Amino acid sequence: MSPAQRTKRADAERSIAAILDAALAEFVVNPDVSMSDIARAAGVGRVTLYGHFPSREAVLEAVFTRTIEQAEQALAELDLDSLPADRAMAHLIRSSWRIIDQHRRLLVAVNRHLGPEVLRAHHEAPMRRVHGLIERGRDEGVFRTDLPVEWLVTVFHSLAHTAAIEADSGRLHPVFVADYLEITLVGLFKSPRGL
Amino acid sequence: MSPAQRTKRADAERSIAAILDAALAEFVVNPDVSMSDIARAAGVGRVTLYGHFPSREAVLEAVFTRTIEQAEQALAELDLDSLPADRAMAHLIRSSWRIIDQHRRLLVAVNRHLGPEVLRAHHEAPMRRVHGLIERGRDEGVFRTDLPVEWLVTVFHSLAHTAAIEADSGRLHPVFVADYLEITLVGLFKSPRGL
DNA sequence: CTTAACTCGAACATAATTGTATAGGATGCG
DNA sequence: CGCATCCTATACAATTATGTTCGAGTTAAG
Repeated sequence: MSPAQRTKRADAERSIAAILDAALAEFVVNPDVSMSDIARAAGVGRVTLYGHFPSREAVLEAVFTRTIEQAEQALAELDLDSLPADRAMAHLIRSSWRIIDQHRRLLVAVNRHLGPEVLRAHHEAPMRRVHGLIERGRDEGVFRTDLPVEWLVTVFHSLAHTAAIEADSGRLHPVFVADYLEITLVGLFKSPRGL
Repeated sequence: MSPAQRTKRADAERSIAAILDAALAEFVVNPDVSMSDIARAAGVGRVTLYGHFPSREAVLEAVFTRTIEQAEQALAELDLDSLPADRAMAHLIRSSWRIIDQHRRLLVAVNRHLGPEVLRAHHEAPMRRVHGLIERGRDEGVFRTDLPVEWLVTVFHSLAHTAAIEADSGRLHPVFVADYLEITLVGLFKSPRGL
């Protein structure tokens, strides 16, 4: 009675990988791609696609999950612990922004088709990282304590996403935006006039 | 040859008003309502609906335009000019947040169906108000000058929207959120340690 | 080699809208 | 009152995507 955990055939694994790659590319271009489009882009029959994923939502979720995992892995390599909180935060901001910037349209798609709750659920891990760093900064006395950590974490993600969108639309130059984001957030987290 | 500017019959005006009211309510509940749903909610035939608005996009745009106008009117009554910039900003933040908080789902619908560009276009008027106030604060020497005004305006709207969403989801208490928002934004705009 | 897993295209059955057409009835307007 | 405008219900045409089924061909794995 072992579930479907039987190792899939190399054939199938390849198809699935192709589907995820293609789906990512497609979703980034158009958040509303159809299953037909995804199948075609993956070089795979529509029936095969349905064989692996019962719905477009399932595809999107799989793509998103994989992306988050990759992002988490990238952030885990950052070694923030060896830096003071404010310096570490600056690094975390830069890295986070880079990742979000690359996947902004995917975020739109997830938000559209899976809902904000799902998006938030998947963001939990990255949020924890920010959360922990802010708390460390507080303990070290360099970060403000007059606002709840949850709010500050929310602001972090909100502005990071906003920055990505601004850069995407061409209203602000990507390089500068990264600077603005860093200045804004680090300044926001730091204790204002010795609170 | 005077265009369709001929005054509509009172009959038609009433229908249109009913449609806009119903559409607002429907879009707030579900950003993806169909024309049939809107017509039914407005107590009007589907054909009639099409008679006044050629597409759902047209309905949504009309609803949004009307909402923005009402918001603009409310903000215009604020008389910010008689206050110092930082105090005026606090008022503007509170009022803006209240309005956005009431219409957050409408914003989702507009973003979904009309695209971010349209949303931004309609936001131009409110943005100008923020823009002007920030510049006045700079002139008075109470607001920072190390970040571009455009970026600060963007941050204003981004956080106001985020705050509304947080309040909506129940993660943060609406009353507190208003406080957080004000503290965050006013603190952000003010000159940090005398820049 | 043999089998089970995988894949394919094409067809089918839904299902939900969209937008248009028509024809008759109600109503504001002058 | 009489006409133009407006409304309604029903029906229709057309589109678009979904999810499933079938039979037959390929291919990986043991």
